[in-house]
Amino acid sequence: MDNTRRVRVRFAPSPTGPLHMGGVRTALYNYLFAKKHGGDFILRIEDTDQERLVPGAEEYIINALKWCGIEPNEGIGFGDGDCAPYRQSDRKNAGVYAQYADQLIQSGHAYYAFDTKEELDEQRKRYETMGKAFAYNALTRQNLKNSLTLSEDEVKTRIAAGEHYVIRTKIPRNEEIRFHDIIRGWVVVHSSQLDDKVLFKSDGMPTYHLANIVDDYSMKISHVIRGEEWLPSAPLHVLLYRFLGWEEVMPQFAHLPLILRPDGNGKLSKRDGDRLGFPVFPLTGELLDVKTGQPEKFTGYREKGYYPEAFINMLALLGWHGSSNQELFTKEELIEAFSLERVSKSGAKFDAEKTKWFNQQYLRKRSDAELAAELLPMLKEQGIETTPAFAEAICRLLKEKVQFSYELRDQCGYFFNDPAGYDEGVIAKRWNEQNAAFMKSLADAFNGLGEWTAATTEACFKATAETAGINAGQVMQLFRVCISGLGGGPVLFELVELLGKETIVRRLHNAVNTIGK
RNA sequence: GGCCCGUUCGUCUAGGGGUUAGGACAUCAGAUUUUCAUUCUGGUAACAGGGGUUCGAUUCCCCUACGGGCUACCA
Repeated sequence: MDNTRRVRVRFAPSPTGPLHMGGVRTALYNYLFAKKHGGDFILRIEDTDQERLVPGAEEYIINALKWCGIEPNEGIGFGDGDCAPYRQSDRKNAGVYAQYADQLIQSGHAYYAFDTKEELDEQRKRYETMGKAFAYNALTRQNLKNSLTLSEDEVKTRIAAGEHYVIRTKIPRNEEIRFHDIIRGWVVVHSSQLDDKVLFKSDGMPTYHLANIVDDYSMKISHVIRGEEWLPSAPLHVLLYRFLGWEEVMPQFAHLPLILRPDGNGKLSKRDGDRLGFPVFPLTGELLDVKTGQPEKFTGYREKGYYPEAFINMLALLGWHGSSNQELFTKEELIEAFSLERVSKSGAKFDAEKTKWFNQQYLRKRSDAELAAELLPMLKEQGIETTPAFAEAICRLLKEKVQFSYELRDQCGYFFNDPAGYDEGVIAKRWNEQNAAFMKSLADAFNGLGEWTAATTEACFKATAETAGINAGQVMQLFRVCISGLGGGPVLFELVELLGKETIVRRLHNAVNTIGK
């Protein structure tokens, strides 16, 4: 293995829909690995399947990566490098793939096949009734319509006549294929288990397998970091590198464990988000569904109020763990700490609760001023105009209580408006004549108070309670309800100080006049 | 079905031939805040099962079970 080679990795999504969080994590690991080793990170679009192409999907992928801060330094949407173009349909039009298919045919590692889709489906059905699975392989290809069974003349005639054909790999009959995976160690597969995969489709497009190998080779990719769903086809890829004579520069493989559904079984899919109530995608959007062809809306982490740093941090820890117990990482720290060897082998069930916790951690790291800058526009949207200083004070009081910045907005109503209602549970439990009288005398006492601070109002509150012969603790929460309407909230007398004497006294009177009437 | 990959608290994971099997989320309890929450402290909770190898296995090997992936002219 050539370890002196420059590290070049790629993220190669297929634009068949919105990029989901599993894809984002694959991109992230590629990015971290590239940065860690001072290498290059490339975005290549694998759009060889023209039928499943979804308009706008490519743009979505680019925007999602940008929001996450996972920026390739080469490739579609991020500026061309020496290996342009980076979209496989463009590369096909530039004629990069056909020559290699020809080379494989010349060297006897591939052949033309004329069997139609219908014919092959029939074969599959026939095998199924016999309780077997059909595979186009060393055993069956002798009985099918291909350049191995047809005469050279007939092959030429058919092609000249414009008959549709595909090019298939000629997998050796009896060979052990072994390759080293950085995460899994040695993986061994016998060639008899492989089928003669199509390399070139009848529409003239290469399949993933050919395009992928050719592009990784010509883009000088040093490490292939991709999802575990590719593990079964890795032996085919190894064979192709060998057939093409590129074994010396074959990239090292690292197959990532899958992200699984939090409940039940299976890998995380599109639908799970709506069903379980968490986003599966980074950004909210609407794209055509590949299967139905109908437009489909989906929600994203961004719109649900998550910070990209939190999202990325969560994703990084889902399947990877550093050598210490550290869980909160800046992007720079992630780059520093990341290594493929520490990626786990088994699939990880996604935990939406922990993701929220990550967001909370990042929210708390923000200054009151930064949070206020987020809160201000949200308030404006609701027709509330206020000063940055007041918004900052709100954030200071509320930030310990929330996980998302929108909760700041949702919970700050009483900073601007008198309560329209009062927490019924607390009222039912605490409101009586004696306490009502207390609130009245408290209003009077507050009214006569000189200096208005958290400390003076608290002292005044306690003194008034004592005079009335009431345990302060008994009326504390009730007082909170009287001035805010809610049973819970920030540190009480800090809130009192911020709201000011006039407001507090007025709300106290309102409460006495409203509650229980 | 076949092939491949995997299996440590409910979840994400650390660890690794001899450990009180560690951390985080969640959960529970106590303290503090004379309120709710925050915060702090503490607790419950795991090596899938069976065989080996070994003085000793959760760690290494094998089998079984379970989970996952792939099995298209999709990626």
